[in-house]
Amino acid sequence: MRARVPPPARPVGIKDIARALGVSIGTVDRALHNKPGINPDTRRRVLDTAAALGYRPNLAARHLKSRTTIRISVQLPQEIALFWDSLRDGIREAAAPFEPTLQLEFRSNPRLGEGEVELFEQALASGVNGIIVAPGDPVALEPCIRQAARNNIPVICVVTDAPGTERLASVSADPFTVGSVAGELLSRFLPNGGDVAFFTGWLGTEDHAEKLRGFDASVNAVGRGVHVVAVVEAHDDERTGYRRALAVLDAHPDLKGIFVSTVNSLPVLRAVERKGRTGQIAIVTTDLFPALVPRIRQGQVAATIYQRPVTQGRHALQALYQFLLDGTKPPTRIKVVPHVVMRSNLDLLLERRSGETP
Amino acid sequence: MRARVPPPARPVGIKDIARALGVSIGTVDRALHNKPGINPDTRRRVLDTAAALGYRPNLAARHLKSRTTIRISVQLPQEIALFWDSLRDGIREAAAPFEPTLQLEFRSNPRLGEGEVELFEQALASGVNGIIVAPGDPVALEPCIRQAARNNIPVICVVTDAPGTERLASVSADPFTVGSVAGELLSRFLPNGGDVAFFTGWLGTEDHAEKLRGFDASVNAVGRGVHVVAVVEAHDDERTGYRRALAVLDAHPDLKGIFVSTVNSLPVLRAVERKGRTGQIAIVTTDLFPALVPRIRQGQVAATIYQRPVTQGRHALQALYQFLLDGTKPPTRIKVVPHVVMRSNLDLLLERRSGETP
DNA sequence: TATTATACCGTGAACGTTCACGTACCTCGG
DNA sequence: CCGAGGTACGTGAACGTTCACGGTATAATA
Repeated sequence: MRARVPPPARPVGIKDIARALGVSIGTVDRALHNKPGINPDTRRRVLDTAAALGYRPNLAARHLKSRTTIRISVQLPQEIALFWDSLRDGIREAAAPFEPTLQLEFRSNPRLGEGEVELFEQALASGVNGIIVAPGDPVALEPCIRQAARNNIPVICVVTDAPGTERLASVSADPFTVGSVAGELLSRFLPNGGDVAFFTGWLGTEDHAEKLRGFDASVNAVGRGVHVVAVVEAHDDERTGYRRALAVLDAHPDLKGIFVSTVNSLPVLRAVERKGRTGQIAIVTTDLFPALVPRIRQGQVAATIYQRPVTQGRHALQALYQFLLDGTKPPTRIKVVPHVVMRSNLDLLLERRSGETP
Repeated sequence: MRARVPPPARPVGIKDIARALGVSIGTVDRALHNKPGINPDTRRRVLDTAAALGYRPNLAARHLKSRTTIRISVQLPQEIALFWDSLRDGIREAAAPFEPTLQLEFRSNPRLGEGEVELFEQALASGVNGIIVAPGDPVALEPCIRQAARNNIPVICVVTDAPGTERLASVSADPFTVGSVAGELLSRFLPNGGDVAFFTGWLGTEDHAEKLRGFDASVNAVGRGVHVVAVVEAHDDERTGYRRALAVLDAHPDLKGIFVSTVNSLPVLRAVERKGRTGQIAIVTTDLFPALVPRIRQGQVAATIYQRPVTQGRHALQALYQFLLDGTKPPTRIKVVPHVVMRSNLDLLLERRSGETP
């Protein structure tokens, strides 16, 4: 029963160091912040005793004094509201402890990729200190991010990424893993093997390819005679998605599994219904929106891979804030472990999410 | 492209309210904190203008002034280190933003249930403001929690619960959902039906029963001819677990699935190996410890239900801190959505977890 | 009316840190 | 030897809030 409990001594402050060395608090401040106007020798001594005494800066006092509020612009689409609002909630939640020191500015564009450049330039012009953005069109956004980098304004991408740009980091459910988990689930759901189809969407090419790679890798790894017989691009257009799904179902009357990695998986689900194949095909989707809930509950959708927007928002804000405070660089790609949502944990997930908002 | 961005006005403080009403900041302070010595009428006016101006207290200043550090005792076992250390990390991580205002005191007992009463009494005697504990023996701990409640010391249970006591809240992966997810996975993995067995452990009776209930509900809901033919108590003794697993395997030569909800699932896995039935039986376990990793990677274990200690720690600390600060009561049962860990997302999970520690 | 009590409110000092400014000392060309 | 310029350090005021104390009315009592 070791009781490893630190001595309840009161925390050492900047003036404890000053007193211990017989210098003034100004000198200690200069030493701790690499400021000019101090003897390198005394700086060393200050840093040494600071370490020896176990000095931890009092964040409260620091934030109080530095009247400069950090402004972070959060630019996300409005649609699909449930998803992006969850993301915003995560950001808000993570920002709460740092209250007026950190100011959030929410800007919204109607849909992913529409008008995001204008929003970005507007935020940049208003002089914010950092930006959180979900790039819909990474190529179009690249010069903006470059401009931000020149102005030393860190940018963090969420959900989607703009790879190859000077963004500080990206937060996302690792697309390879998303595809991989879907593939493994389908393989396990089909122990006797069978044909499966992969429906992808309108997301950036990078993500799409990664998901497919993960899916393929997983299906082949289990190796029980599960074969990917169709890779279909469903785009965001409902009708084309629906038609293509019908075509795939017709072409493969023996289809046993489907992975729909589109945000809007409904057309595919409707096509399966229309053909009367519900229950004969194991279906895995991504994301979680209201229309999907009853389909999971009824078992038409076996599982959905949820990319946890709340958590992504939290991580994005924390990484950005840490960087603005300390200058500590986060890993370039912050990967969120996606959730596997099925009938059995659906209610718990919905309940938790609704409980987070107040 | 609505740019819903609030006016970048500087945050309104207590003295803004005072100036607006022509009173002193002391009066405003009294009004805002329900302190005596103020005219009910002026209090109303202060509260009204505070709301009108959108006053948000500056947490930094508040924490700076109130020299009283909140001390929270965290008492967890040392074994299994990987698990409990993750939990501790989550607590530490969540406490970081509130630095010297909040002081963590870690106390450890060797194993779950051993010496926890002593630790609890010791913490109580040392005058901490709040306690986070994982009760191994809820019955033995009940008088302690009662004593804490009398002293107005809030107690939060993590991982395990002490139901029916006056603890403030419990944080855990909802055991019903854990069992339910395992049941659904096994049912889906066995589309042709078959016999499955349920191995449980030494945990509190409450959790155990809940998991079994969830498992049963799920297996029956899918209803494809999957039957629970054995419910075995494996205890924490390795040998009895091993022997009983062998017995179950012998008694059911046609067994198709196993759910091991013990912390230590190795004896069962070894029994399956010994009987040469690896690959013929779909196995779902709980938790994630080093010895389990290669078995997941090889596919012997199809999935494991991970109760996310880091997240549990974070929630526990946040709930406790909020209560100590505002008095806002958290929900009695804070449920963490468990992770489904399979080969495809194992690496991502391990990587994220190791990356969290620094 | 003078005195005390009570209710209400103002005042100022802290909390730990940061930053602009002030000051002491040293160096060096004139 | 003087003062200009520089380096190294001390000083004090702020940041927004809390809290103990002191002050001023009005009411109650002698």
